[in-house]
Amino acid sequence: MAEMPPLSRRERQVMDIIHELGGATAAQIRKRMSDPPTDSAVRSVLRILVRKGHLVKEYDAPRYVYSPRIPARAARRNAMRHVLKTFFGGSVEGAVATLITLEEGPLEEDERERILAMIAKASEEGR
Amino acid sequence: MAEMPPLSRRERQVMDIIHELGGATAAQIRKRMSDPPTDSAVRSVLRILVRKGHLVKEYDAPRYVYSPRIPARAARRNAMRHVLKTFFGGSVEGAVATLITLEEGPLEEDERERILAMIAKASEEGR
DNA sequence: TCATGGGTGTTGATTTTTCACCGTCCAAGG
DNA sequence: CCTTGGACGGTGAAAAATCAACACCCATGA
Repeated sequence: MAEMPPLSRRERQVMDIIHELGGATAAQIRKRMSDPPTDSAVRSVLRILVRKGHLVKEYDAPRYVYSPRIPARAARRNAMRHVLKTFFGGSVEGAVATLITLEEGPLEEDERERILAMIAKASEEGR
Repeated sequence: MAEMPPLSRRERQVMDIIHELGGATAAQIRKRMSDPPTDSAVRSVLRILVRKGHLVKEYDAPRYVYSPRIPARAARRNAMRHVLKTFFGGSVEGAVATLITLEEGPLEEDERERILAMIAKASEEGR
């Protein structure tokens, strides 16, 4: 599991889409792009990502589905770890603060409570 | 403030370092790179980032300091918003769960409490 | 049988990125 | 005065990424 060199622009864009969807076909991916190139261009990027080991191809229906080779859990943790380090100086507190004040998540009452419970629970188990 | 096209590999790497430090000189940046190119190569990237409007140059001591043009708060929020959307389907709960179980932050007792207090407070004000 | 259309890979050209060579400037020391 | 060394930018060449044209395959249906 060597550290891969960072992804190019298109590669990152495609990887993000696939991460968001969990897995996707070339057509799905292209549809989600704001500035979609040709269908074959998308496929080129996909092929490169497979070759580099970032994606796996699976022949689902009458088409291929591309999925991250890294398990979702690990990918999530890596991504979060990265922003935590880069933008929050490693402060979990700061990160949570930003998270809960992100207008897209006005924090429903019950979600707030679930989060509180979760933190309490985690700290118990953590010891 | 038009949406800039996404950054290239090197550009992203440099931006991350600068975000982490808040601001940095060319030498500092180069020192933090795992695969450092020539000094002048680093400067080339910096010049491009300034031209694209991602960085601002300030003539501090006997050298230039490069800083993000976007305020730190906004950058943090954007970054967090992006991972939230890409890796957590927008679930703040899920994101917090990952955050507090990230081994680098074993959650000190007092930090845990500050977070709890913060969430409680936020939900009050939010209403 | 012969289109037609979706899904795919290959290839090579174009564009972008990446990088180091080189020249300039300035300050400190000899 | 001359040299040395650090900080800087311009430039163009090398490398990588980006992309579309093209060809292939296999269905489906006229």
